Amino acid sequence: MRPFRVYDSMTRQVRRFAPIAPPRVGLYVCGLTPYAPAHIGHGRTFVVFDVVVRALRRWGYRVFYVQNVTNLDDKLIARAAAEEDDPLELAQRHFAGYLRSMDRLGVRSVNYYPFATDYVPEILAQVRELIDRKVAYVARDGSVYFEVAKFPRFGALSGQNVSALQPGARVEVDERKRSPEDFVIWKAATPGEPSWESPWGPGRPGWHIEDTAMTGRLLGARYDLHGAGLDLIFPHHEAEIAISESATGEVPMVNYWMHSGFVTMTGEKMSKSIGNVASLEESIDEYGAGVLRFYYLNAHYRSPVDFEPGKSLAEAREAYRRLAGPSDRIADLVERDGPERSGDPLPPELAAAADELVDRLDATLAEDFNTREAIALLFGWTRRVGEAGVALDHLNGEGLEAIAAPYDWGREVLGLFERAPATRSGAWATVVPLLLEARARARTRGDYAEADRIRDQLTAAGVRLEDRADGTRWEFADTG
RNA sequence: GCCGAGGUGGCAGAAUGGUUAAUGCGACGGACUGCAGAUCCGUUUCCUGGGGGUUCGAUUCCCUCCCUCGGCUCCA
Repeated sequence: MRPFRVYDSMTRQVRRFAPIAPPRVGLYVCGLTPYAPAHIGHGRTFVVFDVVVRALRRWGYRVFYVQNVTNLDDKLIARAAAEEDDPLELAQRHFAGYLRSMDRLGVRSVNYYPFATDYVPEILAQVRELIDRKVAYVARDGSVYFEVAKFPRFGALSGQNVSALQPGARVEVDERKRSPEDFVIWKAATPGEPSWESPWGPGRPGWHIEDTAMTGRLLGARYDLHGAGLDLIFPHHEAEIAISESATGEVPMVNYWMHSGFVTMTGEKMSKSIGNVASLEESIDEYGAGVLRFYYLNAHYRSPVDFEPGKSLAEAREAYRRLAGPSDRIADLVERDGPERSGDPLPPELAAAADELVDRLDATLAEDFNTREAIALLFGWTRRVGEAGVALDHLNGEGLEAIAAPYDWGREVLGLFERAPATRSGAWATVVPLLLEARARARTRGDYAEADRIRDQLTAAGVRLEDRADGTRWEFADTG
């Protein structure tokens, strides 16, 4: 196992990571409430933790990655009511869309996506435990609240001092609570909404306790790493800590807290409730998964990132195209000639440099997952490959493999440099080469009007041509 | 008000108590091309919010102020 360091939000410092039971690592990331399509802010968080898991697995840790699905809550119910749909089915549908986006993005590291509604027994057991321990109370309508005053450490993660909070700053004061900062762990049922029987009457789980019930069951009372977007620190993660540590007596609930930064939309937080969201699915459609991942990983995961429609991803596309150039060409050559192709060997100093670079890439990521620095190193490699004047076309299979090593690392850990499977598939794969042949003949006989007509038509159809010494390459303009 | 995250070139965005502050985009020049695009090479001295302090030396550490964003019970 390679040692690494990670910024822990609780202690606010970069700490050496030590798992509870190496090589196993328990990771829990707060997933989403699938009441609407995912936006690119969600994409950032889940790509970030995907890279964390990819890296850890490469380094020899055995990660069990759980990401929950809040498939029942107020917003889901409200949205379902507006659309005259069943909330659980609505959640199921949006979750399927989310999974599709994640798959396209190359996020396949999650081991298990538990649904909140599948953990009602665990939730009820925790509610019971908290009542027994007198840190939760039953309100007159049958709702159960956690009494924050009984948990003095509340606020430690966010630095909030509970007494300094402004009750009702944004949400109306609820008179069922003993104190405004108390939060609901079991909600009394409203007629017409999904509900479960409980000793306190029919109801449904509160948001915060879903996570602790799941982690208690799946990862234990204490586990290694908890991740999520920065916006969940308060109150959600504070509440998780309060519930879990009160119910189990095990402290701390989690050893390391990782929070990824926001994506703002031209300066303002991107949020479903504000409505200033850029669709994840549409962004992938327009720019390709590689460009999205590059965009996310091109900044440190804790830095805020500002998204400007039409600009941010366009710039990322230009940069990523350059970065991936040699990787694409190598893949083309291997695809055409096979891995055993004959040719010149790679100069030994370049082969050694490739190995050395892979070490540096691992070391860079092991320092709080500095993906931007890793990308800078990869750019250095792309430049070096160009500078050395290495004619990739003339290298033998072994040489190509050696020179590709840093890009292979990028594919394994960052999820970049995946070739879009659509690029050479389907009818296009037959038709485009035919047109290219016709264009080549036209060029040979000097009929440039015809050659340009073909190129223009293909461009209009979304196919980008690249005339090279060894022929004309083509790709879809919108795939990364 | 309280808490948190930020402020680095035209733009995006890293890093470090110390030679010319990475890398990319853009721009400019060149190579290649029938042309264009793409690609490749080169150039891009003047950039660390303001003010103090510590230090031989601060972008980095400390204090203070200003600004932006977020949280203060919906949020990735």
